[in-house]
Order: sequence, then structure tokens, then C-alpha cells
Amino acid sequence: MPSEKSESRATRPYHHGDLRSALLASAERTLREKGAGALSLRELARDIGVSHAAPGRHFKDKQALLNALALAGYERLTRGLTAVDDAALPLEPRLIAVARGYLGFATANAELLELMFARKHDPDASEEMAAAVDRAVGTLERIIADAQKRGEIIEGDPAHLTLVVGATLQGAATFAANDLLDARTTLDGVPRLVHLMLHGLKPR
Amino acid sequence: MPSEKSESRATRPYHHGDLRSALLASAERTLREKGAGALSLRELARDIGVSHAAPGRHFKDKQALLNALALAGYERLTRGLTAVDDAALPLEPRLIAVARGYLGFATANAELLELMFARKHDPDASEEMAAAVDRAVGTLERIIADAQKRGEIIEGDPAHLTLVVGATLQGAATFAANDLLDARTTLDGVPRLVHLMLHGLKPR
DNA sequence: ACCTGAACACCGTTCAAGT
DNA sequence: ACCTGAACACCGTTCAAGT
Repeated sequence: MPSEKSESRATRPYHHGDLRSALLASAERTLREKGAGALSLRELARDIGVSHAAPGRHFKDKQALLNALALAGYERLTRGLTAVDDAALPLEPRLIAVARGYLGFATANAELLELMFARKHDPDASEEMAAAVDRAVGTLERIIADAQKRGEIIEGDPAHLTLVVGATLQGAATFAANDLLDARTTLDGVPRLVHLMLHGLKPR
Repeated sequence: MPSEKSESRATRPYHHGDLRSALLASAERTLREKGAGALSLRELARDIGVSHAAPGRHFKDKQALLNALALAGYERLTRGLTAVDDAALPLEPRLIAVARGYLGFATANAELLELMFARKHDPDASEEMAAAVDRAVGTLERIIADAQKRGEIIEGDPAHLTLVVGATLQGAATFAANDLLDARTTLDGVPRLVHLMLHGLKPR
């Protein structure tokens, strides 16, 4: 029976290799399984098999670890959105695709999303973070700008329109992540949601 | 010079009177001033002048305190929304008023709002909580239903339309509470936001 | 009924010291 | 460079005992 916890053979044990990555990976697993509140540096260190002070070499703070987690989340989200975005599509299906992408991410990473949005301007990592947010929002803004160029949506500051569309998606994501909506209902509702954003609530 | 901390005269000192209310009041102040992360039962007890074990008599858990705080938040929000809602108004100004109400609450109580939405189905207080959420959402649903009766907005499940409108407001609130938008910009943008929800992004 | 004091099992963070 | 061990100042929660 091979050891489950130590695996101190062959691939070189943990504690030499790359503690930073190991911490992030373990933290993300804990986040997903037991929630943000249950995340402790000491327990992370225990699971990995290093001393409780070791994480301090790689993250000055618990907050620094959380920031790194959130940052990685934004990067994964942005990659997912750009992968799913197809500029050749007409506006409505194009929006449906990225909305589905975002809401899929939100339901599959509820705890992480909370972390990503639980940031109060930390003067430290807030620069990187703001850039990461901008990249994610950029996907949406490009779609809006493209559609405006083609006359598919009304004129006006694209940043403002992006904010409105983004807010709607963010709100739906919050509802879904907090079980006000279940994942299926949320994803199934995306086409109607997008249609309403485009056509409004007033009768045509 | 009167004592600032003890005021153990006249109105009866803290520790006899109503510790539960005192804890909630102090907790809300801490929440507003230093954030949810900085909230400690022991510090609360210290500030009020009771032993660190005393809070345990009134809240079985730290989470129970947070739940009570969130519940009070929903009640205040609902009162604020119903106070600001005027059924005699036409749809658009009526929606603008309650949207302003909600976003005003969100910017003025950012930390509390996070608490109110940071709930993962706690089988305990989740019943009361769900009811409180329903009351808040009810304000919006009534507006939607009224407007449908008057033919001011399209037909369809009012619960679904409410969800869409609610999501947009919730997303905007999240942006505002996390300084992606400042309070002024948010409130000033409400009429445009509502107009977009009603008329959609497509050119008319 | 309500509160206290002590105790238990945890935390995050720091810092000398080890390799 | 990276990690350890001990130490410090905190936590939340429980429980006998006090009033």
C-alpha cells in the first residue's frame, strides 16, 4: 500500500520542491471543500507537511495568500471567457455564450468568487488585482463596443453599458452562488436573461 | 467630565440591562468601522465590560451573532424600501426610487451587505433569513406585478422578471460596495440604469 | 436567569537559530 | 535561500462555580 500523505519518493517530496504552489493548490481545495472561513495557514502547513512558520516565507500574510488565490481566479475566469467568446457570432448568441461562461464559473467556484469580490482596496496587491479585473471586464467591453460599431445596440459610453450588463451578470452570479438559484435554473435562464437585457422589460 | 466608557449611573449600566442588544449594537459599529474580519466576540465583551464568556449566553455561536446582524440588516432594508416605494408613481420613477433606496443602503452599509449575502444555507437561522429575504424581494415583486397589470411591462412569470431586475440591482450594489464604483456615480447612474432595464440595449 | 474564571484547543505572526 | 521551534498575543467555546 503506497503512502497517501507523504509520497516522499520518486517525484521529490513536497517540502523541497515548490511550497508556494503547493500552498495555493491546497488552499484552493480547502476553499472549495470547506469554505473560506475554514482556511488556516497552520492547517495548510500541516497538510503539506511543513512547519507552521513556513508559509510565512512565501506569503507575508494570510491576506496575501487570499489575494493570490483571487488573482488566479480572475485569470482562470478571463481565460475561460475569452475561450468561449466568438467575435463572429451575432450579438445575442455571443452574449449568451459569455454569460453562460461567467455563470458557469460562478456556480462551480462559489467560494472563490466570494473571495474575488470580497476585496476592500488593499493598497498592496490592489494594482495587480485591478488589472486582472479589467482584463475580465474587457471581454465584455469588447463585445459591447463591437455591437455598437455594428449598430446592434444603442450608442453611449461603452464603459457604462458594460457596467450595466456586468452588474446584471454579477447579480445573477451572486444569486446562483448563494443558492437563491440553483445551478441548472441559472444556466437554463441565461437566454431569457440576455434577451431581457437586450430588449428591456417594456412591451415592444 | 462624565465617564465615556462606563456611564454606570442613571440609565442603569450596561451589563445588567440588555446585553444582547448591546452586543448587536457594538458589533454593528465594529462592522461599519473595521470590517467583518475584525469582529471578535472577546473584543465585543471587553468593550461592553462583561466577561468574554458572557456573549455565549445570548448567541450560541459567533455565527449566530452574525446571523442576527444580517437579519436586522434585511429588516432595515425592507423598511427603507417600503418607505420609499410609492405605488401611485408611474413605473419608471417608482423603480428609480426603490433602486436608489437599495443602492443607497448598499453604499452606506457595504460590510453589512456582504454579511447579508455571505450566507451559505445554515439550516438553523436559514428559515427566518429566507423569510427576511423574501420580504425584501417582495417590494420589488409587487412593483413588477403592478406594472404587468397595467400593461407597462411584458408578460411572463413575475418572479422571473423580479429576479432579473433584482440581479441588476444586486450587481450594481456589489460594484458600489467594493469601490468599483463610487457612491456618487452609482446613485447618479440610477435613472440611466433603470431606463436601460426597461428599454433594453437594442436600438428602439 | 445571568454572568465569571479558568481551561482547552486552536489561531496568525515573528524571530532567532538551524541546514 | 528556505525552513524549524519556540514564543507571543490573540481567538471561540465550554463548563463548573458564583451571585
